[in-house]
Amino acid sequence: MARDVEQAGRKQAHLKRETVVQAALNLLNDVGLEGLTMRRLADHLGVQVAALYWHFKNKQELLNAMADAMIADWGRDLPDDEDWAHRLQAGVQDLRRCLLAYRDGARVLADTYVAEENTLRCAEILCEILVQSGCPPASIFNAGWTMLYYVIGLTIEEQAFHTSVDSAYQRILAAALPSPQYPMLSMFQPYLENYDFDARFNYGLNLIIEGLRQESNKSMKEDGSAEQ
Amino acid sequence: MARDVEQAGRKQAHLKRETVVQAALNLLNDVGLEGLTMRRLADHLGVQVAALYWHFKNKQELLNAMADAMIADWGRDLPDDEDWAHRLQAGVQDLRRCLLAYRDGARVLADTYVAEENTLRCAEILCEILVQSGCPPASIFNAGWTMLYYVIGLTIEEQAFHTSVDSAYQRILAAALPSPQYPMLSMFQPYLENYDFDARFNYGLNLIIEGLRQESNKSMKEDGSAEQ
DNA sequence: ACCTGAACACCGTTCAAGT
DNA sequence: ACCTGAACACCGTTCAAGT
Repeated sequence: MARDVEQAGRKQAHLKRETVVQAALNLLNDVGLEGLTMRRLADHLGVQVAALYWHFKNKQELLNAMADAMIADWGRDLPDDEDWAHRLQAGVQDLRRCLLAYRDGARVLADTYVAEENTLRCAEILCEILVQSGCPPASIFNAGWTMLYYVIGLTIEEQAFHTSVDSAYQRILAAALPSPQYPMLSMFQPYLENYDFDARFNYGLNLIIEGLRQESNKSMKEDGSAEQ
Repeated sequence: MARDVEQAGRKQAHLKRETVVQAALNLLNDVGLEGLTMRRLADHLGVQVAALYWHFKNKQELLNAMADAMIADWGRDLPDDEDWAHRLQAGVQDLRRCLLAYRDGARVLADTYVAEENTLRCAEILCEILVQSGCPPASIFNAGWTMLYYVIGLTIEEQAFHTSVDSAYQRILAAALPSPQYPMLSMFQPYLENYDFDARFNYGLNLIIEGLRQESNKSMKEDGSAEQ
């Protein structure tokens, strides 16, 4: 147990915000968001619950810090490419990687409204990439939000799916189909039961990027004709 | 108070699943997902907490039923259009309407894996629409999921934004910008502070649909050449 | 069949008091 | 400055017992 080592012979653990956040993320992987309680976290740190409230105003503030820490290593290996669409794709894929690195990571990010270091850096770089599409600023921001919402939405479901113990979804689905009431769902049932989230994610991401590329092409053409 | 009326002179309230679910949805609008507790719900129904556990195995099962009930009136006014893209757009917009009808509605749906009546009907109709795009079945399902994830992701953030009391996001954002560390965010700050979620939603939805339309056109062309 | 009463094992948060 | 001890006002869930 970490706690034995931590407080051996000491009266105060001398917590740092950073170590608390890291311990919380580790605990998250063990017990999930539902099991992540202030008491359990304090236990793991060899400290009383109330001690956490000296470092964090409340649980939400801790969750905010966790969300920002989760994307600390975002964008390490972005390709140094000339094609903005390719860089964008890699960036959004890497965001999903960050969320998948921790159990319920997507829900932590979704339940959170952070504007701290890593989040801002991530937003800055995504803007940089999107600017190169040549689309107007309003579109750049809307497109950025679209990517973010899509990643969060998909990854929440993906992580909920993986941790659902009894997989009630599959049980009920199997009971309901095939049925004459749902001809489409019955006809395509094998596709409904395809749970390859990587493929699912990449398909949708590509859809969004292709939509954006179209607008980009239009914008470029208008710029070109304006210059002539 | 409803509870006074409900149990006046009676020993048993004779709850139905449906009335519990509806009371839960009403309570959700009053107190939000965080404030929605079994005890409070029991109170509103003029009943002891334990009574709820005769009708629902646990809180999650209640939430599942709430999620399905939330989209009970989905698709009422779908246009009887010949253009699949237009119907698709209307359908996804209507899904957002359903989620926005209840406080934290999107989070309720996201925390849930439902395959019950309304959900299946909704999926069936969306498939019907998507089939008319002429895309292959795998694409149809992936595209359907993409829409769903996008709506959920966006609406979670939208509803979190509206109910965030202190709006920490805007506070921290204002403190961080403008800054030479974030040239893009600083340059486009007005766009960052645009919180028109309707416009944001419709832009991204259109992006996805345009991407899908491209694949549809390709599929149609291949079909045409195959017939010749 | 449907609900009550009472308990169990937890929560987040606060705050005086210690060092 | 940083943490302990103890309390407050809650949770979800279970289960014997009532009707």
